[in-house]
Amino acid sequence: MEEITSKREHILDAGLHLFAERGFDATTIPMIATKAEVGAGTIYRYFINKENLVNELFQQYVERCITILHEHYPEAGSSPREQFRQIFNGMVQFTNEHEHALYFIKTHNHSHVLNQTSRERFEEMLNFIRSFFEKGKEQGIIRDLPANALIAIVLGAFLELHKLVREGDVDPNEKLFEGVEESCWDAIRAH
Amino acid sequence: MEEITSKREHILDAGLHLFAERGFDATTIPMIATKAEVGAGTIYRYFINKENLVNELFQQYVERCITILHEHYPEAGSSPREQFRQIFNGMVQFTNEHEHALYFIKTHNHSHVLNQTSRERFEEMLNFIRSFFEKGKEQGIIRDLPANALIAIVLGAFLELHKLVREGDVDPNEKLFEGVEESCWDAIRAH
Amino acid sequence: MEEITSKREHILDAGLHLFAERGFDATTIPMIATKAEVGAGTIYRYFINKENLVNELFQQYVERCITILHEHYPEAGSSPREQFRQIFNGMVQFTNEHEHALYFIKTHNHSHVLNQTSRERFEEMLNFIRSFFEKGKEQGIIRDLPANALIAIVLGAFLELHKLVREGDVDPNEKLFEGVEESCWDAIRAH
Amino acid sequence: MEEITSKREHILDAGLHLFAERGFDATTIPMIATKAEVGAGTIYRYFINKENLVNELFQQYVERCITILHEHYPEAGSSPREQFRQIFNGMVQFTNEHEHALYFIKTHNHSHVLNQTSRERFEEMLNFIRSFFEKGKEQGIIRDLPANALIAIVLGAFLELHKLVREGDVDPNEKLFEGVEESCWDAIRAH
DNA sequence: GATGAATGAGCCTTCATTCAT
DNA sequence: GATGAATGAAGGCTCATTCAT
Repeated sequence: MEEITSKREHILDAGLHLFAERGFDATTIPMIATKAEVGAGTIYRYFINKENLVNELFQQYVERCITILHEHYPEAGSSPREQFRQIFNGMVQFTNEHEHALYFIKTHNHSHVLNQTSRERFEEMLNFIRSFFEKGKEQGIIRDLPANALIAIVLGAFLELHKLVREGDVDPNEKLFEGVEESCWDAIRAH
Repeated sequence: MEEITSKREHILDAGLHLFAERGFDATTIPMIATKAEVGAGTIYRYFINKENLVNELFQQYVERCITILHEHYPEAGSSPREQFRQIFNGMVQFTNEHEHALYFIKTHNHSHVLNQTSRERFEEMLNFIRSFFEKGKEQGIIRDLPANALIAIVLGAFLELHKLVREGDVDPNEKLFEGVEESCWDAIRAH
Repeated sequence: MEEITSKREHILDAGLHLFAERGFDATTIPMIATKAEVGAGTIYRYFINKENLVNELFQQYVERCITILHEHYPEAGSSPREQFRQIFNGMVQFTNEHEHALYFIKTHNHSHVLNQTSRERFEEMLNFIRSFFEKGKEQGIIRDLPANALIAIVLGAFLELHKLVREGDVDPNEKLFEGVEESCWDAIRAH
Repeated sequence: MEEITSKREHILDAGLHLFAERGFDATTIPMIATKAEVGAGTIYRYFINKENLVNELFQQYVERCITILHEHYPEAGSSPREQFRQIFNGMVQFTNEHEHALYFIKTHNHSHVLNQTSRERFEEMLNFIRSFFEKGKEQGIIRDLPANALIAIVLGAFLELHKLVREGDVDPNEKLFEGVEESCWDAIRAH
């Protein structure tokens, strides 16, 4: 999906895959170097250290996620149901473009290696999503529950689904995504 | 919640907390020893090695979780709605008794350190939960979605909620749990 | 062969076997305790530490070896050939009584754990043997070579032979010992 | 004697000295690193682990010893007496070139760390030496004793002699080596 | 006196990081 | 700029030694 040109991007891409698959602590610099097809020392020309690399990666993809969400942010006029579908489709699109990104973000968002900035960026993203829920709650359209719990339901369901797809346990057809989207909507909408 | 008596249990308890908070690879034996208030060498009187410790822990809590689920398994006569409530309450009780257990299980169930037995025990637990969903799906009461995705929704929501409680961001009152339980039910029930 | 009564002797005996078979560094205190059928802590009631144990052992058996050599020391009147036979038989008897003793002494006499006293005792024993060779050299009966080299020949041959016997590679009959004794004598006698 | 160029050879050389002087178990990786003037981690760029290092070393020197013995293997025509002198001189040359090698081989040939290949290489070397003795025994030139005992006499005497030389207790002149060689010959030849 | 559970120093080994080429 | 050989700090683990029972 991604067009990779510079060594820096090769390294980031290799890091994303490995961190997502193995986690930060089980991923070694030589592993990243091998996958990125660069020397281990080269990584240190682009990143201060391993922590810096994972934080760059985290912030970069949180940023991109925010961008996509902005692009998919529903117009004021549309129905709440339609608005939610837009946001959900944003996540689908994001994951199509960056296969491991969302899973990486989810599995690392409480990691001990994330610095202040990364935590803030992530909070920013959450706030953005929360704002949608909060507005919906005010209008009585969204269920009156903590926004974080609502987000957990949606993200959890989505990522678990995607994991099944990656592992080949499930066929990623249109109907499936629609079903999950509907399920999530029913979970969060007021009844 | 837990009554801790022997050193072995101190070590298991310290391991549970640290593995849940930091993950297996970021948790060191000295960390566990310090938290358990024992010497580092003492850990090796009770466990062959670090891997053995994490597997013991994993199997022990999966076992306990299965036990609780069995105890809360709904009687045949009750309504599906009531049955789900029972299971959900089982999770609430389990988490009240073992604060980090479910989160630990969730974050380690794909870990590279789990041995065959651990994987089998976990699969057993999943099968138990799945059987409930599958039966419901057959009866047209539960939504027609992959069981794993349904489990993800329920577990994801529940664990996220519990995290908010642990971090003090939310008041763990009756109404909250009821709300989340209802949300999960709406997410999985057929409409 | 040995009559073992006290725990102290059990420990010494276990140590002798294990040090001879595995060497000092590859022998652990728990191993010795198990073989001696005592608790690990009990060893420290009789010996200050592991080094002390091995030195006690070394000195004890060097002492016994000296005693046996004294007992077998040839009378002045006998022929040099007969005198050598006496000494050789002393070694045979010593090894029959303490299977691992001589091998233990040989493999540990340059060990880094031996203290000054042990080294002195060993030197004493060597001097005793040397004195025999020196006297013989003066009389022109023994070959004019460094006494240590002569000792090496005799001890080396004898221990190697004993090892073959222990490992069952060779039948320990009268003829064999006589043959080796004769070989050694030819190696050291003047021609 | 040896010209040392690469780090790998520095490590091997340091290992040879220390293993010969202290034995495998009493030699630590930091000791080897210090003596080789490299970082401890560097050793692991050249050898999988400590066991691998000692086996490499063992096989390498057994190999070289076999080579030297081959070079010194007596021509068919020469007298048995002359043949033995050749072989003995081979050992002298080998030890001049690699001071600790033969002693290292002798003290480690029953070590628990040697792998199958090392044992086989050593057996190969023994067979080569044995074949000389066996042939001599068939011809009635060599004494009718187990070949291993004959080897023990010759190797034992030779190594003990060399130790005296190393420790400066004896002057390594021509006459000494000739005397020991003659002694060994008398020990093994039929009378 | 005897025990063995507990300890922590020190070992082997890995891996993030540096630096000469 | 790029590399990978070299390093040493730090982790997992063992085992000599202590000490409460």
